Amino acid sequence: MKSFIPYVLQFGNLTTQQIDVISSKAYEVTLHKDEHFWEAGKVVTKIGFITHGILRVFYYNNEGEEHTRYFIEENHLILDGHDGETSYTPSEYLQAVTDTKLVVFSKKDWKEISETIAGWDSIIQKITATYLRKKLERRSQLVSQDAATRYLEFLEKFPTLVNRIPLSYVASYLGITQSSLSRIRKNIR
Amino acid sequence: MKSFIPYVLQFGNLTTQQIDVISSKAYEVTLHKDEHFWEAGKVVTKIGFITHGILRVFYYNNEGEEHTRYFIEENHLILDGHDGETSYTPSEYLQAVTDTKLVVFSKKDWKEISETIAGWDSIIQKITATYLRKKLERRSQLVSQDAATRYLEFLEKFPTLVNRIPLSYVASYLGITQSSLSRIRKNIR
DNA sequence: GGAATCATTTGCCATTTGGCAAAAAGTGAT
DNA sequence: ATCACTTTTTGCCAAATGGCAAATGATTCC
Repeated sequence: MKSFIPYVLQFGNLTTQQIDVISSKAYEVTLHKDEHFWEAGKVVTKIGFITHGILRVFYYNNEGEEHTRYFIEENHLILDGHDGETSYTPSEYLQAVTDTKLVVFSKKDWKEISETIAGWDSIIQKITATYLRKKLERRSQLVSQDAATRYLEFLEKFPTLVNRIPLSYVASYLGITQSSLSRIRKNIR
Repeated sequence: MKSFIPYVLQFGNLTTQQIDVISSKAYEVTLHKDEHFWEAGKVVTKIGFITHGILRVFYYNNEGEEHTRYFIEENHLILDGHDGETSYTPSEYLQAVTDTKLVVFSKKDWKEISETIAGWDSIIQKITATYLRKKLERRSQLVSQDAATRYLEFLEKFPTLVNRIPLSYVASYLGITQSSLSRIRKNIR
């Protein structure tokens, strides 16, 4: 829990009592490498905050190939697709790339927090908007550059990730084949 | 105003009085082709809803080349980057691709609406989350396919746009050169 | 109607990336 | 240390895309 509360407090203030209410509803979950936090076609029943580890969002294209949409790192709230109320059934998978620890809330408790704690919605709104916008920017820049540049940018933006993630995932995120990425890396060193 | 209110009502309910309050603060703006709604480095002072026309978001990369990040069509609220409260200075331009009409609110009035009308924030939050998520999905899929596929997908997703937008903008959105796009089109027909 | 301007297409060639398969390197369990 | 397995690198060649410049087509303005 230690890291979740400070994270939230960056986006708005909460009283000690409010923090207690929130904390009382949280529980800890460990995902082993390759386990899923969400699966395509299944209703999402929990909200998570990553304290350790890395997740990736991927989907299968029409040819049945896996494509990594993006990664979610430590100290990030997983709210892709959520507005907190409406039920959400993703069309993609959310999978642990490494062993991962999360602080988790049931969707029911999450809703209760939203109804109980004034200002909570506004905090979540800020987090959501900021988060999605960042992702969108990053993704946009990936479209218009050659593969080597995209890789270098990836290194810059996620310096801590490269050594913890299989190369194939990175390639798939960058939209190139694994072989191409391998060749690019050779030229860079 | 006719189209803005129904748009908002898709995401939540409002009383007639509330609608009147909102309407009273709106005014209409016309942008001519190539005029800007935002500019990089300038604080955003208004919120707009496009009733007619198309805008595009673009930025200059390190080489000074324009890159189109995406398009915003009729019947969409322009809330990229806004959480409604914090001041926002974009790093990109928001430009009219065609002559465009908007329903506009000053940021001050927008804030007042948010403070006056219960449920407003929740509506905006839903719109923001849905909107950004859609954009992110679209953008992600652009990364991992060859140019022809990307173009075909663009045609599917924005069937009404192609004939109203210069080819160069589409190419820049897809992350390819104008010549390549031209050749791709030749092969498709 | 014609000149000027802007948008799109085309040709030519260089470079990048993909596809496929095999080799090499790395990892983990026994 | 060895075997089985997974991940990463390479080689070879084909296909896709870029860069540049010129040609063609469209539009606007006088």
